[in-house]
Amino acid sequence: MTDKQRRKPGETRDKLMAAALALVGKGRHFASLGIREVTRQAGVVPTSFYRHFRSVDDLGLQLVDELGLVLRRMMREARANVLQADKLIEESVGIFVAHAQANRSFFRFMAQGLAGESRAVQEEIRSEMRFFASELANDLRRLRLMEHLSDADLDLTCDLVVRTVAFSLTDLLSISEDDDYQIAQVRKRTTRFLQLVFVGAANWNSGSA
Amino acid sequence: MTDKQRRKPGETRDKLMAAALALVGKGRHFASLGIREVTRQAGVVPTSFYRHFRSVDDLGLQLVDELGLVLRRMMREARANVLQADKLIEESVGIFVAHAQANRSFFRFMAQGLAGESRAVQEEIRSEMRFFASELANDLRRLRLMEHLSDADLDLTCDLVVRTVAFSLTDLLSISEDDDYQIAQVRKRTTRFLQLVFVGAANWNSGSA
DNA sequence: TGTACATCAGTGAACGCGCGTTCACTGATGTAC
DNA sequence: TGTACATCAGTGAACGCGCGTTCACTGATGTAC
Repeated sequence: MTDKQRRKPGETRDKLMAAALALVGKGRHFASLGIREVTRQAGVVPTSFYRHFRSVDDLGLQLVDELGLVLRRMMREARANVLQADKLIEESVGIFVAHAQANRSFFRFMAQGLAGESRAVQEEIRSEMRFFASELANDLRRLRLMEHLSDADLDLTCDLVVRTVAFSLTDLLSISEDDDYQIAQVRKRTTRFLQLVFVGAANWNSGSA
Repeated sequence: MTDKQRRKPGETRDKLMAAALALVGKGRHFASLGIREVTRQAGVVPTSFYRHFRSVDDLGLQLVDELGLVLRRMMREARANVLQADKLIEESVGIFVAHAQANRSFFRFMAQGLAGESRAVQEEIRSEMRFFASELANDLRRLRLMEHLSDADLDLTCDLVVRTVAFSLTDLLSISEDDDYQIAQVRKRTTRFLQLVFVGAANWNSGSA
């Protein structure tokens, strides 16, 4: 109650972050955004920017944190909805694609950041991906799948799965937002990639050097 | 003879492209480069830029063409040097890593372009990757490997291989240029990724729906 | 509950600077006869 | 072979503009007593 009565704190900060994201969503590259450009898009005076961020890079760093939340929400939904093990891959890919569509700007920002200018953003995104892979490994262990794999080999597999999905993201972002046919194609192809990886994992011999 | 006596044509053009690449190599993002910045790095007056390019994006597009040549050279070397089928993966990865190290700026430019601002550059890079995958499929057919796979499934496998290698590129670019230990780690991990994919392909049943 | 002060987010004017782009000019090279 | 002209790459000055950043100011909110 008490702090809800204040004029929403961080309102402008959110507007600025949303504005940067919107510009990225429109096809701009984050590395080329300027302070005046972002504040203009946010409908705020340029000086306001400095009340919240030291630079555009700083804003980017804070965007990555929010990106983490989006990814975690996605993971939670995947865990809640994927019930039958035999449809695990297909349904997970479906959920991923749906989230990528619903948060297109965010994911575009992520794709840009992976090869971006800011070392810090890059590291943060990689760390998110590692986290994702390790959670996936936990889930597979819990579901008693791939039990013949050593921990290291399970990690390897999950890492490859996450990378493959991440790469599909660039496919998804390169096609039109509402081209349902192409989107379905990406979904199918990604599913088959993952099936290929899991067939490999199922036939992998963790014993040999 | 005749045209070698002229003052080297395209000298400044090359200097400009090399300058842009050098800036990318230093960690800058291509999307944030300006005309004056590139000409300054090239040691040329800003107006010269317009004699060769319409804009920085245009220069980028012409860089991609050169990137294609680098990739083809790499492919040729791989084909010439990978003799024993059982070391095929390991040696190919080794050659890739060596080329990535030797042309770091180029590959960084490629990694950036994949999620970059210019749709044209993006498409060109994807097209290079497709070409690479199809050449790989040809080679595997020629070596009589994976003969149980349908054409479509072989394509799928090769596509996944190329993507996996491309993603390793971002690993490689994120570590120090002369950190030999880390480079070896990336090489090993990439090799294992590909082994996993090929074990999957070897056990893949092209007959089932 | 009321008053005095501190903190904070947002404003608008102003700065100097580097940017992209244009222009007219120069001198070297290629082409026609 | 020589001459006249066209083409082309590179130059330096100049332009107007938008940029990042600073500053002093305002008014709202939080805190102390």
